[in-house]
Amino acid sequence: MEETLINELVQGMELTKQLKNHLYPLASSPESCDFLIQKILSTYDKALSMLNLGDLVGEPHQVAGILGPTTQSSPTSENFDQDLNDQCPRDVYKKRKTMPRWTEQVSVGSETGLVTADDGYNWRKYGQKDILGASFPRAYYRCTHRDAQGCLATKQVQRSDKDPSILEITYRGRHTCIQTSREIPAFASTGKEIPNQNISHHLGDGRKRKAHELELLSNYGTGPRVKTEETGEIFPSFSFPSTPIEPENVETIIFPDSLKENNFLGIDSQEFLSPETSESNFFSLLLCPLENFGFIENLQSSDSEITEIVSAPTSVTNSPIGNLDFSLDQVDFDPNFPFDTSEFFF
DNA sequence: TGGATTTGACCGGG
DNA sequence: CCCGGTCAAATCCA
Repeated sequence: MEETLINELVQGMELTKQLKNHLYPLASSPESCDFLIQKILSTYDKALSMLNLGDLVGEPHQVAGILGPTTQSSPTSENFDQDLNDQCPRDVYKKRKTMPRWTEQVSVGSETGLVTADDGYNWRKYGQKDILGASFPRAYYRCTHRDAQGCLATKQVQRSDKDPSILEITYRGRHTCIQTSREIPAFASTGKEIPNQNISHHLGDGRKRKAHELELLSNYGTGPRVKTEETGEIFPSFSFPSTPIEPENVETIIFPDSLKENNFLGIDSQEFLSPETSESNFFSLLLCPLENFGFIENLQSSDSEITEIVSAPTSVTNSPIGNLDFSLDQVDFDPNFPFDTSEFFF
C-alpha cells in the first residue's frame, strides 16, 4: 500500500515537472509558475519523506483518502462525521474546537470594504462580534446545510487590521454536506459582506445589501495579490504533508500581481478540502493552465490543498481521459466560467 | 411566507 | 470576570 502511495506520488511529481515544462513558455509570469510549481514539488518531496519516515501524519487511510477519486469519501471523513453526529449541542461545540482549522488571507483589493470571500459553499451568517484589539468585527458563518445535513463547517471572516483589503478567513471543520452550489458558479453562490464597521451600519438596508453583494463580486479577485496562510491543524480526513505535526506552523504565500486576474477567489481551500472538487479543480488546471491559472492561488491556500492537488495527477496517470472528463463535469464552473460574473457587472 | 441577516443575550474556557 | 463563539428572537427581503 505504502509502496503504491509512493509510486503515485512519484508519478504525480513527474507529471508536475512535465507540467512545469509545458507552462513555462506560455505562462504570463514564469516566476509565478515556477514558484507555484516549486511549491507543489516541495510538497511531493515532503510527502514522500514522510512516507519513508513512517507515518508522521497519522493513519495511512488519511493518505489514502487523498489519492484518487475512488476515495472521495475517505474513511476518515466518515469517522469524523460519525464523531460529530448524535451529540448534544455542547458536545458538538466542544468537538468543534478540535476540528480542523485553517486560515486564508484573501486580498480583495477593495476600498469599499464590500468584498466577499465566496468559496463556493453556502454559508449562513450566525453572528458578528467585535474582537478585542481588532479594528473590524469578526463575522461568523456556518454551513447553510448544517441543520439539514449536519454539516458543521464554519468560517470566520475578519478584515485584516494591517491591510483592510485583506480578509482573514478562518475555516473550521470540513464540509460534510452535499453542496448545491455546484449547480451555479462557485464564486457567485454566496456573496457575503465582510465585517466592516464602516459599512455595517448600512446592512439593515437590504437593497444596499444586495448592492454590496454585487459590488463584492465585481471587485472580486481584483486584488493586488492573494496571500494565504495556513494555521495548520491535522485534518482528520487527510494528511498534511508539509505541516503535519506543527499546528503552529504558518505559511504565508504572497502571490505576484500576475496572478490576480481571475475570479477564482471563490474557490478556496474548502473546495479542495472536498476531495471530489479538489481533484476536479486541479484537473481543470491541468487542462487549461492558462485560463484557470489564477486559481492556483487558491490551490496554494494551504498545504492541505496542495496535498489534494498532488493527488490529482496520480489519478490522471491511471486513467487520464476518463478522469479528465469526470473532472470537467465536476468542476464548479462551466466553460464560460470566469465570465459568468458578467451579470454582476453593469 | 420562508430563508437569511442582525444583534443582544448567553455560555464556557482561560 | 473577560472575551470569543454561538444562540435565537426580531427583522429584513425576495
